[in-house]
Amino acid sequence: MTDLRGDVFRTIDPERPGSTSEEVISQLREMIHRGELRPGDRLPPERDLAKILGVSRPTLRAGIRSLAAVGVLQSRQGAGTFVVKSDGPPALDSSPLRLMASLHGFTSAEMFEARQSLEMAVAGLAAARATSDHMASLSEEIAGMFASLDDPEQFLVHDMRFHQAVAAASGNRILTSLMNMVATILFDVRRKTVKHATDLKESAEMHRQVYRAIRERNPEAARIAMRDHLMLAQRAQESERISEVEDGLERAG
Amino acid sequence: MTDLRGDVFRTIDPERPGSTSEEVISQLREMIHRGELRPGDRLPPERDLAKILGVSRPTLRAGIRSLAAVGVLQSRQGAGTFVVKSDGPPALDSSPLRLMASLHGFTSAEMFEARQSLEMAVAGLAAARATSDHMASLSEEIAGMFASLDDPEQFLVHDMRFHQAVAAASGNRILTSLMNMVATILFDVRRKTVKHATDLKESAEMHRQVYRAIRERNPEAARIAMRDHLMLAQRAQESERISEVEDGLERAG
DNA sequence: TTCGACGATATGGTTAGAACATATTTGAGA
DNA sequence: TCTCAAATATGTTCTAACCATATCGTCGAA
Repeated sequence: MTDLRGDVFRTIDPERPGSTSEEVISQLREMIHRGELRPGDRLPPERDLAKILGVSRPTLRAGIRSLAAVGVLQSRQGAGTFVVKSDGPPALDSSPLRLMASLHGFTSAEMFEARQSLEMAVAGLAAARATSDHMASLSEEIAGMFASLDDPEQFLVHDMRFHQAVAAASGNRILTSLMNMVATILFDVRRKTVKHATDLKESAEMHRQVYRAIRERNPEAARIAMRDHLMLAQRAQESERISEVEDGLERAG
Repeated sequence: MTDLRGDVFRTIDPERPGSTSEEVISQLREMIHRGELRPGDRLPPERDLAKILGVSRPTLRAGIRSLAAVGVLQSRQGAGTFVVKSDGPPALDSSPLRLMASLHGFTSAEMFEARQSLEMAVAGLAAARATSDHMASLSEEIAGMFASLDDPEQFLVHDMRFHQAVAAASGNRILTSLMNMVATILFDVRRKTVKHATDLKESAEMHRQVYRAIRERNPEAARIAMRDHLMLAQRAQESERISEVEDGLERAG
């Protein structure tokens, strides 16, 4: 959370193409691309930055807001505006996808399928690349699942962490981000349905299949195991609570 | 582009959690989720809508701007603010991913791999589902490639359209959107390198392999063919112009 | 009558200045 | 040295006005 030297900002040329606030966005974006703004950095106060860039404060705020909307900046009243720094893997905001889903009537089946494809891809990569550390994490979550067969809430925690661990083992942060984007949208639904789950043991067993395939460095088997696991999960969810699934897709925001 | 009846908007309760502008965003988002705002709709003028929602115009504008940043709304000076209506498949803005790439130092290899995984998934689905119309489109673009072996620019057009057609044939708009998101980032680089391409014929041939696999309804073959095609493309690009690739990743915004 | 140009109106974009709310820092007092 | 309250820093919202552009209607010319 280091402060910035003031001299990296340049005054905006009012005759550049695009509107003034667009120009503010470009300016900030390019500073990020050039590495002058790094995760955790704090921007100068709005009043100062507006002067430096040569625009009014509302215009500057408009630019900041646009970048905040896509998850790059974060403003905290009284504290300042910061470049987002995530602890875990980089996270893309899923609300744009949610809105697109509503606008274009994406079905939950389509959403499930997208998740399945992404998870299969990630599982395949993980089988090829997982380090022993990754293997250990996976194993740990599997153990956690078997230890919480009678506690659906707890089971779900290990379930999600397992999928995160597989994604981490894949070594591809982009696919991981996209996967999380889709998974997030399906999450609320999942949390609701998990209470009614009757076959946690079978689910844990299928996770173990995925783990074994990864451990044996067999990408194709990992893909298949992941596919089967998610197919079962989808069927369970759909058969139990169609209405809530639809609800989740429509309402979540 | 129908105008909205004014009575679908509700006044905002200032005591709700979150800031006022957050509340505006939620309000608009929920109207989209509920289907009260549909693609192409025009929002009431800012001055009116601000009164209706019971907030000031700058606050309303802040909300609009946030939704515009994620590609859901679009404001046109003098005309109005509209819910985005895309002609083709729904498009997710790729700039958030670009920024994440810069912030977290995603490598171009990682980006390529993500694209490859997505395209393989999509090709596999296309092989299972493509209609005869889809087949025709694919075939047409293949023909276009062979017809423009001596015109790299034109070849690239058919190349991209082929990939779009495969995505369309997959029937999954979410995967298509994600694929395009990644592909868009790699596009500028591709356009630069295509001029130096020496093996357009080989590339066209590989596309044809993908097409044949889809036509024969062989998902696994389609995946393999797509993988080989993209691997070759990546190698060609990397070997020719490493510097420009890096440039593209850093600068594009 | 039809078509084009011009101007009026509608609408988003920008600026200014002030008041407000919350987070952080400072300093006084125990 | 620690704790808590006041002061300061900083983002948030509001009011009011003016600018820039798009749209649409009207008027005039062909």
